[in-house]
Amino acid sequence: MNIYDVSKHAGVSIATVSRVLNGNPNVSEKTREKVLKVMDDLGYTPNVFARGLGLDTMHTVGIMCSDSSDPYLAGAIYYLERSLRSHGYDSILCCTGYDLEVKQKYFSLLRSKRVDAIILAGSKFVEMRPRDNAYLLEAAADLPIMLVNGWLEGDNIYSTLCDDREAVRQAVSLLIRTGCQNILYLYSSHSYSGLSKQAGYKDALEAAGIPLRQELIHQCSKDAEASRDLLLSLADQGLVFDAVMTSDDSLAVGAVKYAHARGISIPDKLSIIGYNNSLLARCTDPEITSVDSKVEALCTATVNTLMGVFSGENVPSRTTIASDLIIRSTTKRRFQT
Amino acid sequence: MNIYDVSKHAGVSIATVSRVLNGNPNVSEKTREKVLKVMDDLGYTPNVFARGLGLDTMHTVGIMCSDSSDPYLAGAIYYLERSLRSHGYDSILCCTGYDLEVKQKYFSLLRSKRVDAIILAGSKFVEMRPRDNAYLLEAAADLPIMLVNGWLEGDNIYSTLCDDREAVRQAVSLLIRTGCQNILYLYSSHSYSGLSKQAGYKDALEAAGIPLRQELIHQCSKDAEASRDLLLSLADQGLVFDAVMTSDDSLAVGAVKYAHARGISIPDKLSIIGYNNSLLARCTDPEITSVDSKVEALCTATVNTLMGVFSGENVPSRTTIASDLIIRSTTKRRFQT
DNA sequence: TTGTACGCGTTATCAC
DNA sequence: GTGATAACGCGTACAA
Repeated sequence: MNIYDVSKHAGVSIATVSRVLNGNPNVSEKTREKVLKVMDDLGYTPNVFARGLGLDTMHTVGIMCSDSSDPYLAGAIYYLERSLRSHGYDSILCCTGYDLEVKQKYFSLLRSKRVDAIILAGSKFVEMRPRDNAYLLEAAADLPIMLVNGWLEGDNIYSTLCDDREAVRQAVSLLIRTGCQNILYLYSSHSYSGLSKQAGYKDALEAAGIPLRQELIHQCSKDAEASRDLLLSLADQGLVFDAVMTSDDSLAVGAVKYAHARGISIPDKLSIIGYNNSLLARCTDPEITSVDSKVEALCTATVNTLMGVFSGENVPSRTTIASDLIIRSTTKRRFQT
Repeated sequence: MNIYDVSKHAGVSIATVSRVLNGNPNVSEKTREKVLKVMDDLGYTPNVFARGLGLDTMHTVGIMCSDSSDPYLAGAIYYLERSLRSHGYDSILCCTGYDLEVKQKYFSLLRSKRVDAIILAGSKFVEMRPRDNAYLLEAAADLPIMLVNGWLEGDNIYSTLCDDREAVRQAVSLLIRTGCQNILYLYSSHSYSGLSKQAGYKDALEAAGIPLRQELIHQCSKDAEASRDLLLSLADQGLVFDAVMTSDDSLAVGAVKYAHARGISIPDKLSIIGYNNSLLARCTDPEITSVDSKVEALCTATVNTLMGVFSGENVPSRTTIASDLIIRSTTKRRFQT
């Protein structure tokens, strides 16, 4: 069942069939209808491989992410796929894990599949050492590289990010305004996004004239239990804190667990703010105040930019999206003490 | 940069290049090395479109799911993709939502992309009315259809499921053994999986000689708040219950919230069991006893079966995987009252 | 062991 | 408005 069969049955040439197929206006209404009827009767579907061979594209983009079961990334993938499909593009998913070599291997695998673009979802694809990103710069000569919540400068590389720095600055400012003085900062990653958040924490302290204390800043693996245990041990060591700002909801969940374990009342004695406004933030009692990092907006903006690139428009290489602070019950009402 | 360029530079024919490319043993070691060197120098990558055209496959399978951001499905997609990739297959993701027409539309879209198989992840793809599944039966004539935690009988259709019925039976038996008498059952869906779970609930009651009471069985949308509110209103109506068995962790989270809202102590006055053993089960205080439905095993078994189908082996059309009950703190220790 | 020639199903470029 | 025909790049009988 191919274009030749259709052309024979319709008594026209394959060129005409192709024209009908692609909406070329240079076909008389009469022939168009005739051809369409035959296609329908025969249940003809054009062969995408042949089309891909001719056009050198199958309207497919690669989506890479470190772990698609992470709630944040799962959301991102959902919105990316949906948005791409609405523009007629398929998504090839590729979960890479966190190892650089593996990431590079899968990246070139994806390139060899001749996808039209590669979207890197999450902030884990930009390495600290510039030479470790060289492969991205090189690849960008052939196809657009889109970063979702990551940032890398280069030709044909486009970044869409949440303004994490400002988001954390606002969140920490709220903590300060509501009377917190010793604000612990828990983070899990040194990615661009991770560093931005930490900068926001410092911004807020500085604006309030509160001295920065390194002993209040701690790294912790992205896991509620790890976070709870870390807080328990910090408290045991005599560290005093009346608020915890975290770089991820899972860490905030751990903070809630810590407070419960020690019988500390939230938010009176301990305020907590999470990040990403995921499902997790609404699972605990009390529910967690969290930064909505606007995944959906981030993803649709990424896809829109990509479509702009495809159609040769002059699109910005960097797009920033503002966050929202969703106030729930782990923070005090404003100006309270 | 194609096979001709390589053949010219290496001074051999394209056939030889192709043989080298595909590991055909009928090439002298000398020529093989020569060709490999040229490929490397030129940075040659075979064109997958051309290859796909000739072989009528691009080693790609379609994964359909209703919502890839649902924690359970996100996990399934992660494991499916990983397993498929380990076998050299790419995954095209397609999130369909819950509307039958949309599912059908995307299904045929995926077929027109000539994927080698379609995996339906989650129990939402088998409809109640047989004629609504006709499109799957038809399609199975052309390509294998794999159901992950769904069941449909038909040629070239393969189902891999968790033994949900037995899982819930065991869970409810535990509740009974630990002294619970009035066990509420909360579920969200009437899918095959949903019905199996409910049957397990009935099995356990029957085995213990406890009469089944319809007023203890309630449907609720898969959302913690909805579940909490439902329980609050049931309690207000005077319904008495000392345990809640749920078909999903999110509903169990709602039950915990209900208990907190009413000051009911867990598990003394209220036992709770969730399903899927997701992240959510470990976010609450106390952490939730939950059925581990073995997503990873389910997914790798699905992919293994699929590989068997591809290689013409005689594989079972239905594979069942046993669950585990992960006991945490929302259930009493055994034989306690 | 190696090379030639053709098929795969489109799209695009001509000429009419 | 329509039709022939040449790409597109690979796999593979078949011939040598």
